[in-house]
Amino acid sequence: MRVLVVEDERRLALALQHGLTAEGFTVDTAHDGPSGLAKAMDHAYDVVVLDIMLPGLNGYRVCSRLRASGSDVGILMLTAKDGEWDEAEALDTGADDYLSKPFSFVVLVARLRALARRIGSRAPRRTVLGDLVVDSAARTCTRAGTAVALTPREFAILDHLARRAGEAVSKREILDAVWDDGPDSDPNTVEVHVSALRRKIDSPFGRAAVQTVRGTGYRLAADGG
Amino acid sequence: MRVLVVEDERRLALALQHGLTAEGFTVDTAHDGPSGLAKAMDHAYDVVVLDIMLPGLNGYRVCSRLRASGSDVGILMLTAKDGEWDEAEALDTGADDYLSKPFSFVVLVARLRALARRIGSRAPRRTVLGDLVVDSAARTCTRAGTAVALTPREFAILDHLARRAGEAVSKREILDAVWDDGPDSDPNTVEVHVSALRRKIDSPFGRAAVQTVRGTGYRLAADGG
DNA sequence: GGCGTTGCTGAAGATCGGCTGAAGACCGGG
DNA sequence: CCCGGTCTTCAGCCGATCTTCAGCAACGCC
Repeated sequence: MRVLVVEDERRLALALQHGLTAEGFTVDTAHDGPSGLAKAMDHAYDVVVLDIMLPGLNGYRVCSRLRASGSDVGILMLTAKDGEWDEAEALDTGADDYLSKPFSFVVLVARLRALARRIGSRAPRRTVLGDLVVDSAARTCTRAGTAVALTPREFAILDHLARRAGEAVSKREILDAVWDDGPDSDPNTVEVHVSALRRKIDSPFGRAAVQTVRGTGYRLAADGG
Repeated sequence: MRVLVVEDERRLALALQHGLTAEGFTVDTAHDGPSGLAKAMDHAYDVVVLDIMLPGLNGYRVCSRLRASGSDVGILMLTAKDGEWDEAEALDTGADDYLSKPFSFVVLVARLRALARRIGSRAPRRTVLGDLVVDSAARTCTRAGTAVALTPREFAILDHLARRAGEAVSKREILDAVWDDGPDSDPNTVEVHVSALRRKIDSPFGRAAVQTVRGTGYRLAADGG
């Protein structure tokens, strides 16, 4: 699980990074508001641990900006017990949970896992695009109610495109997501599979579901074609 | 009522087993986190009594993994009063109730009964998929009203698939849920048992109940095939 | 229109993943 | 101890799937 710790006290940030890594988390750190916000928006974290007192941009504002940008990452706020900062306010700005300083490390880990579980269960498992439905959990795809048989690679590509429906996705990103090869894999492989995929899911009427974005990659039409 | 006691102190575990058996419960025990988790997933218990301090995998983690796997078994956590382990955390990770050590045996029994009552009214013990019925509590399976005799392994696999009916389930997950081997167990074992299972439950008409999801694992058809 | 670049696609061979029958180990009951 | 049922391992088979390659098509720029 990927965690971002935004904490300006370097010693605490480092301690958290080590401790959480030992617990099996993948941990990144940031030491001020703006860089924390930037990292949170750049990378797909599962949870952000967010201190409130931060240089540049305080935790409340980082939190509300993240939410304003449409992120639904889990946010756990660290509040100083005595300060003027209020736990209720943390939840108001869009945090999922809070913890008062000083806190026990064990409690933090438990809360993180609880949060991750809640987050995980709210991730959408089906993507509906017009009459095209991609069900990630069942690993099935239907067009106008009819099941479409896809090979593992085809489904993996479609699934990845569906998670970013309407966005252009590069072939390199698809290669990284679907294959675990090194960086010297052949984009033509993607082309071949996309070609097969199209034959199966493109409706004979309508436009193409998988659109070519020349020079970049592909985009799954937000309305399914 | 079926109870699993996960407790590393053998003397306490044994005492609980005897005492609860005398009270009319059916009791199983496990002495560490991983085997406790495996047993809890393998068998259809009504309640799991879960110590927090456990070798291998602590109680919080057993609890959250159980919940993550979709189990809705009743969970009663045993917390040490003085430690940094917190009752609130127990509830956060998905436990239904907790009891601080040391506790009175009478109180434990009372809590167990109360919990069992609450759980009983919410836990689906039967999964109905078309004319295929899987009864987790009775550990029986019927096809179109006719009982189907299954071996323990076959039933455990079917039960696990039924709990996630319609979803693709990986062989690894099945191995983890049904066997308590390490991570180097052989997926072919699953294949062999699934093959046997199919011979018994696939209706000669209709589609396959247990569908192969190539590259992933299996899926139990939501309509039973 | 010409040209270089980028993407598409059919074919072929290699590879992979899954199924199954058989053999022997294992286990619990009699 | 023997027996029947169950489980695991193994190896062969088969079809599905993947990759590679080469030629062709489409595009955008000049």
